[in-house]
Parts: sequence; C-alpha cells; structure tokens
Amino acid sequence: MEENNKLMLIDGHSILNRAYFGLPHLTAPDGTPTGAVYGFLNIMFKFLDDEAPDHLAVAFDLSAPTFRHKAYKDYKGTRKPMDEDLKVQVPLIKEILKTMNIPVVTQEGYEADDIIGTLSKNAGDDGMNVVIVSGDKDLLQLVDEKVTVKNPKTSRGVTTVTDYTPEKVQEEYGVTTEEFVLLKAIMGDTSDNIPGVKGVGPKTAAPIVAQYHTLESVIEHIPYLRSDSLKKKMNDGIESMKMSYFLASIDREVPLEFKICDAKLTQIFTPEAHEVFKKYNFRSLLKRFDDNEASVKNEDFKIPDAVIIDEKSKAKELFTDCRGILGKGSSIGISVQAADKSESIIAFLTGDLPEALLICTDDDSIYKIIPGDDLCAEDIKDMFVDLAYFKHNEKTDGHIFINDLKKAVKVLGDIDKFPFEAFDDVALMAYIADPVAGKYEYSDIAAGNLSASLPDKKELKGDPGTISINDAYVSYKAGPVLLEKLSKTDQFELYETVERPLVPVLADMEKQGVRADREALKEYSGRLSEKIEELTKTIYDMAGETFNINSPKILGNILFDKLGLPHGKKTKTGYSTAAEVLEKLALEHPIAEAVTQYRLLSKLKSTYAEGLSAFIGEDGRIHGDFNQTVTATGRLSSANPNLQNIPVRMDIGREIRKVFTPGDGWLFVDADYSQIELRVLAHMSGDEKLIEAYNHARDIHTMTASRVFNVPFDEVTPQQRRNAKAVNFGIIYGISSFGLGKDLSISTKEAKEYIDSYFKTFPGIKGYLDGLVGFAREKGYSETLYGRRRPVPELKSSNFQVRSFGERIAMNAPIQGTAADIMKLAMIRMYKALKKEGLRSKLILQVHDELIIETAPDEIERVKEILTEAMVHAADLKVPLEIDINVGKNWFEAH
DNA sequence: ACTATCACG
DNA sequence: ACGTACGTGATAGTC
Repeated sequence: MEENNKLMLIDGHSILNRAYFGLPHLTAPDGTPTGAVYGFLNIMFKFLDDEAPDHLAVAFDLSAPTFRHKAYKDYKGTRKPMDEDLKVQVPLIKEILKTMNIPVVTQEGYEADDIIGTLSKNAGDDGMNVVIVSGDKDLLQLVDEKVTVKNPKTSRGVTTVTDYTPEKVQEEYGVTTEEFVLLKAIMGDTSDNIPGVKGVGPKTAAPIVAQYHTLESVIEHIPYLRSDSLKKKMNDGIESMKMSYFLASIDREVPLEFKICDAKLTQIFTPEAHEVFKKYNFRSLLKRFDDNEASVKNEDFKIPDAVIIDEKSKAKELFTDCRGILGKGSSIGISVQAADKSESIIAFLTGDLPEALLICTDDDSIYKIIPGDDLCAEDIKDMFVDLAYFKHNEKTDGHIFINDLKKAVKVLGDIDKFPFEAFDDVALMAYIADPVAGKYEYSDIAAGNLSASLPDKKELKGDPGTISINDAYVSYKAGPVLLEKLSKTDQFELYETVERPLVPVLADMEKQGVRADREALKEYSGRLSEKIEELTKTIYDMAGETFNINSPKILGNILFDKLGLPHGKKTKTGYSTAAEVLEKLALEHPIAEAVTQYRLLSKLKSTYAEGLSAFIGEDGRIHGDFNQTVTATGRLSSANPNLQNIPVRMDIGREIRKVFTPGDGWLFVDADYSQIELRVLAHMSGDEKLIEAYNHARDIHTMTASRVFNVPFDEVTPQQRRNAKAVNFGIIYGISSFGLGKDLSISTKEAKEYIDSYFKTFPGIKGYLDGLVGFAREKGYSETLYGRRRPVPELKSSNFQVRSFGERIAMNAPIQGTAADIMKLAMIRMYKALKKEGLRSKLILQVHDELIIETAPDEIERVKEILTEAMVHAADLKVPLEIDINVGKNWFEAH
C-alpha cells in the first residue's frame, strides 16, 4: 500500500463564495449566518467521500494586499466589498476546520492561488496525485498529469462538478494548461480584475495562443495577425497584456513553512467538531459522526434493509402474516411510495397506482412490495385494501400506522369506499400531541418522539426508496408511543372522533375541488390591468419620475425623501409604507391614495386573478390542499392555492367570487356560523349576561353596545355598534387597551374605559379570561372544550413582551380552537349525512366558519336541511349555534 | 431565506 | 415602563 498518494487542496474563499451564493441563507439557532459554512462543509465532505485523499489542506488569502496585486494599483478599486453575512463566516469556517484537525494555510503577501500552486507543485514533485477544489478558473494553469482541478457549481441546491484534466482544458479552451495564463493575459478576466487586451475575447485569443504558445512569441507575431484591426488592438494592448500575464501567473515557489506532511488527515470527527456542529445545527452533517464514533445513541434505532417482494405468492404470504400480527393485537407500519406525479391531483384523475408499498412488521423486518412478473400494481392495491377491510371488520387491537393518510389514499383509494378507520395517522397524532412542532414528516416524528435523528426527505432527495423505508419504520416505531401520549393527555378521543374521521372529508373535498372560470378570471385580470396602468402613470406624474411602486424601499424613498412627506413609524429596513401609514399621508398628498389603490389592484391581479388561474386544472377546477397539521389552534389551513382568503370585504375584490361556480345546472349552498367564537366564549365562560344576551338578541354587537354604553337597544348608533364589535373581537384576541385603541383610532385610555365597561357588563368574562391565563401558566398549555391542547411556553418568559403574547395566546387559543373543533365536527356530520342519504352533492370548501356545498338542483332543500342540522347541532352549548345559509349560482351570490 | 404587505376568518 | 391585538398563506422585493 502506497503512503502519501493523494493530496486535496481546497481554495477556501472560492468555495465559501460558491456555497454562499448557491445556497439559501441559513442561520444557526442563535442567528449567526451559517449558510456558506454549511455549504462549504457539504462540498468538502462530498469530495472527501469521492476522492478519499489522505492529505487535505485549505488555503485562504489574507486580507492584506499581495505582491502580485500591489503591482497593479487599480486592483482594489473595482472589487466589491464582501457581504457582511459572508464576511463573518470566514473566521467561522477556519475555526471549524481547526476543530477537525484540517490545516488552514495562509501566507502573508500571497494569495491562496499561490499557496495552492506551490503545494501542488511540491506534492506533484513528490509523486503525489493532487486534487484542487476551486470555483475559480484561474487555477486551471496548474493542471497537469498529476494535478486535476475540480470545479463544483451549486445551483438550487444541486451540486455538479466539472473535472479539469489537461484534456478537458484543451477541449474547453483550445489551449494547453501551460498556455492558459497567456490566454487569460489576452482575453482578460473581469471577475479577477485582469484587464487583458481590450476588445479581444476568448474566441479570438485562443487560436493566437494555440499558434504562438508564448508571450514573447505572440508579441513578436502581432504584425502577422489576420486583420488590421486585430493588429491594432493587440499592439495597443501589449503593456496591458504583459501586466495581465504577470497578474494571472500563479507563483509556485512561495516560501512556506507548511509542509505536505502537515496536511496528513488524522481524526476529523473529533468531539470538539461534534460540539460545534451541534451548536450550529448542522444536523445532516452530524450523522457523519455517528459512523465514526459511537458518540450518539442511535444504537437501538437500526433501520433494517427492505426485503423485496415481487411475486404474488410471497405477497399473499406477507399479507396473511400481517393479518396474524394485527389479530394478536400487534401493529405494523406502512408507507406508500408513489410515482412522481402522485402528489398532485393527477393521481386522482388518472387513478395512479403506488410504485411500491412498504410494510414494517417488526423491529427487524421491512418488506418492499413492488410490481413483478406475476404481481401488478393493481394486485398490490387490492391486497392492501383487503388488509384494511380485515382490520376494519375484525376490530382487532392491532394498528396500521401510516404517516399522512390523506395523501396515501389519493394514490390508493376510492375515497368513498376506503375504510379510513382502519388506519392510524402518526402525523395527525403527533400534531395533536404537539401542534406547534411545525412539521410531521418521519424525520420530525422520529426526532420528537423517538429521540432519533434521521436524514430528512430533503437530504434523501433522489432516493425515494430510503425515504419510504424510513417512513414505514418510523410510523411503526412511533405509532404506539403516540397512542400512549394521546391517552395520557386525554386527547385520544379528540383524535378518534375529530381528526381521524376528518381525513376522508378533506380528501374528498380536495378530490372534488372547486370549479373556476379561467376566461372570466382573464377578463377580470384585464380590467385590473387597465386601471393599474392608469394609476401607475398618475403615480409617476406625481412623483416626477418612474420607479418600482412594488418596492416598499424605493416607494419609501420617493414618499419620504423626495416628496418630504412626514414618515410615521419605521421598520427595520426603512420607512413603513403600510396601508395605515398611507391612510394618514392621504391628507398630505394625493399620491398616497393612488398608491393605496395601486396596491389594492395589484394584489387582486397578482395573487388572485393570475395566481388562481395557475391552479385551474384540466378539469376546470381548483384542487387546493386543506392542511390538517399546520395551525397551533386546531384550525385548518388552505394552500396551493389558499382558498380561505378569497377577497370579500371590498366590492372590487368580492367580484372575484363570481368565477367560482358549481357544475352546470348545480348550485352552491353556503352556510356560515354567526359569531361562533363569541358563542363559544359565552358557553365556556358561563357568563350569565352573555348567555342571556345570546338567548334574546339576534345582534350581539348591538346588544353589547347597548349594555356597554348604557343606551336602549333600539337607540344604539352605528358608531356605537362598530365600537362594540371591535371590543368583542378584542376579547377574543386577548384584549389590550392599546390594541383596541389602535383598531378604533381612539386613545389607549378611552379604549381601557370601553374594556372596563365591558367587563362590568359581563362580569363572568373577566374571571374566565384570567382563569385561562392562570390555567395555562400552571399547566404549560391551554385547552379547548374538546381537550385540544396548545403549549404556551411564552408565559414563562422573563421578557414582558413575550409573556404578554403568551397571555393573549392563552385567552385566544381555547376560543378559536373550540370553534375550530366544532366546525370539524360539523364537517364530519355533513359528510356522513350526504353519504348516508346517497346524495350527489359535495362539501367542497371550508373557510373557518363557513361551509360550501356544491349541490345538485334536486337536492337543494335536503342539503339545506342537513347542513343546518349538521352545523347547528355539531355541539350542544349553553347558547344556540346559529347559521346564515344562502343559495347561489356562484360564490359571490351564495355568500 | 427573510421582510413587508395584504387577503381572509 | 415595557409594545401589542388571535390565526393563516401568497406575492414581490431584497439579501
């Protein structure tokens, strides 16, 4: 075995730069920017893996000017200063490399290029192979039989590498590596501030270099060049060419104390490095320590390899085994590996089948069922559905755990017939257990419930096999843990009666989608465009110049610097140009009103008119996602597109609802709860006055105004009603006099009087809200009527601002959350009722307190009845739940 | 990726 | 005295 056979040299600044601009700007938990460092390390590890060098060194420039650059006094002038975020990462990467025993080489007065040039020469002379990793091309002159340059390029997270051997350089530049300096001396390099010969680029320069080989020879042969103009350019550029030649030449004789043997790789994965990686949250890189040191306790979490099953007989055997496992009360974990497009609606429409089905039956066994000679995808699906029915009918104690049941059913099931109750969704359970965790992919669940760190989907991108193995295994392992958690916190019922039954409801809504008229949307967009164009002109006129109105920064400069308008509050980045600021400005200058209008119309055009258009499928419908595991309070959320924030408050915006229509001849039945949150508050607080108010008055805001402002019900002014309404909202949000004051544009003092008066009117409310905060402070979480919890760690903060936020959360979450629970129950009731009666009408949208049913013409009356029943009786509160219900031929009319 | 803004409940 | 309403998602611009 040969010692000393391969040296890897990394061009530190160059790679750090590449990483910085190629990757998103990540930050460590403490806010330190770490994206470039993370990228650098990733690139370094990749090359360590691929090249397996036994020597490694990283070269950096020092900030002081170098000998070569001193010679060219304009050098510094054109170079841009380094980004601050990148700058701070230079010492950081040096520090990290030090903890890994990787030498950082610098030399006063020399560039990293020179160091690399010298080390590569010395190593080559010693008979070593050298791999240089750099993003810059200037190092290509170092390439020879022993020395290659690897040029990594990262864009959109994907790194591709170009290998420069002498042949590759010849092929790409048409010159030899020795001639490369000369090539640069003629063509120049703006990124490196090498001027070259003016007007001569690579196309012209390469043949000249290839023909004459040396600087002297090129100068000598200028009179023989092909055209007069080229001769002139070259003649004029002789001095610049000489200078450029000097600048581009890498010094390979730098006096270095550093010796090749100092670059010998020893232990990279030191405890110190482990600490630093942990500190900066380089999770994916931390795994490398596991393999090299028994430092992390993933011992009992060994994911087995998958056993491939591609024969019908074997598959049947496996499913029989699964029945046995479930029958004796044990559980399995499954994962559906879908074909590429399966996540989209196309899966619904084409009935896409799974690529593979993963089943984890015990700690050491995962099976991967794939189509084979006598086993087609359809067979796999059938056997699987049979297993689901077995589990459903036998009512065994065993569980089939899966992550994201809704998604799996898109691939596997006929939603109307699929026995959803047969499955337990670990993502849903994990969400209930911790609704603020944010994400519930297998890696998140493993981290949160099994103390295991696994590579996430992103890291395994391009390896769907491993993803689905991990997914099945984590579901298998975490399922029982989560069931136990839910039962300990009395949330199992919430899971079983609310969240899990909601899965088929949402799956069906997504499958159904909502019809949207592409043409009408286009027309709407056109109408907006005309108005926007007019406004743009007006604004430019008033500003006296054209500028990007969409840029808050530039707009701020125009408004406050150029026009000298009084600026209100400032944001971190400059002046605020938010609507409320513009509203005040409207008194000073008409441009504010114009900008407000411009903003309004731009929003409608980009987000709604154009944004929605992009989501209309081939079936003419929009199939959005209804997320069940996003909000901290238990509400649903809607995305791709968001169908829960379609404009309604302003006339011009509400117009857009006309494009949402039911199928031909059908109608929308639309019902929304009347003040469900206040009714929930009345119930949960038990406040007699509020309960009484609801039992007697249809209009609670007027009633509130009447009591708070002490005027007869019939004499409440519109202003008083508005104020009372704001107070009611304030109560739900976790009241503060400042917030209410701002909302009503009254003083904080006045707002406080309103609040005091409110609490006096409804004495039970104050005590109840205080109780909510006390409860959350003591228990660490707040709770809905149905036991849904939301952690409120903010209450323990020593920071007043954070703690106050916690108090508002503690007051709001139970109310908002209970209303969300009730709506979910109503949706389940509605779905079941439609199904039970065999109606064709479908629930298609939910907007927090509103449900929309796409209704067959002959089912209108019945749908109205069952929808009313489903919503009004979803919960039995101390006050009635009331709804407003409408029928219309589009969303505009129905709401 | 973060910020500012604004659409909805 | 502290600085604020609660919960979302999409877009455009900026870093």
